[in-house]
Amino acid sequence: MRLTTRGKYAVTALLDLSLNESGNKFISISQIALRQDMSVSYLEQLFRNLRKAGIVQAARGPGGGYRLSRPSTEINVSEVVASVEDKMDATQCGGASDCHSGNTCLAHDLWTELNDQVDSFLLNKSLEDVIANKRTSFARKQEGLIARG
Amino acid sequence: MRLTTRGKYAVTALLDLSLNESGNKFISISQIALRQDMSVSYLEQLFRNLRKAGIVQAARGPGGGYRLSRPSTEINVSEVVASVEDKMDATQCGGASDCHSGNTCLAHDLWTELNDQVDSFLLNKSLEDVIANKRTSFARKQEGLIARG
DNA sequence: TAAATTCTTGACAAAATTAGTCGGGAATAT
DNA sequence: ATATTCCCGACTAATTTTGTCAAGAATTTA
Repeated sequence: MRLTTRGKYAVTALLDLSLNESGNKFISISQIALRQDMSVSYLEQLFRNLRKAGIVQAARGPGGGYRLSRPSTEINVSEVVASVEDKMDATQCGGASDCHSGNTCLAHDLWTELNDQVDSFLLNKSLEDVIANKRTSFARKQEGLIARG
Repeated sequence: MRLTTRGKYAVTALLDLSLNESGNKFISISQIALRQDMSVSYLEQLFRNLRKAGIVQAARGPGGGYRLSRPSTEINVSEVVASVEDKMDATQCGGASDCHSGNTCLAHDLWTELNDQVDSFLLNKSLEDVIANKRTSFARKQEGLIARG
């Protein structure tokens, strides 16, 4: 399984971008870094990948920065993670089925199946889904407070 | 997500144990190491954890070794992985919800949900399930060969 | 009892991976 | 021009993971 802070940071950064977008404005890395408490240079590295994957668009110069190249409903978490991590794979052999001295190891199919599970889960989650979820869970909290208070 | 070769080795080793059990005999680590092409000392380390978790039983001395302490239908992959890995967690904060300078980060719920997905998948897989799956996929291969040959 | 086998344990070392930095460069707006 | 911001490659530091080692304890067999 390949899901490190790299992938997580990328998702969080894009959620930030998504939440703070207005019109077609670009948002600079330094703003995101500040809001999400991340390192600028590290974010730069991640956004390089995100741009190459066609997930964000960049503009240089003052007023420049990044913006989503598609609506947040049309960007799924799987592609975001994939763009910054080398591979998303639970098998040892990277799917090559030669994990056990040339043969598939006993557990190979299990890890393959797990890969599929995780990937289809993330594939079906758009950035907007995550945001919407956040909103309702926040709303529930508020309700709770009102009901209690 | 915490699923490294440690967890994978543990599962493979137990599958080996399961496949090669006969009666109540114990199987030594050196046999498993040989068959699965793993390091003896590393396996020892893993079996320590497996024993503490109550998944296997050990016997010392000649003829000693390890055996499953329950039928392979009643051992699930999740507990095996959990016993040798520190945690199985996709969130950054380890579920503490303080990932973003004291607050839950934007993507927190997403990773929590992913954790649940993965865990319930592995929880519902017994060692026997994995073996059975392996057997049928082997049978399918054989059929294919016969049909073609 | 002696010897061989096998697990038990903790500490340590090596390797690999991941996280994060740095310096300099190129484009663009004002 | 100058300030801003992305762009890029290489590098370092930190962490994690993998694997080793040495000494010990229990058990069987001769």
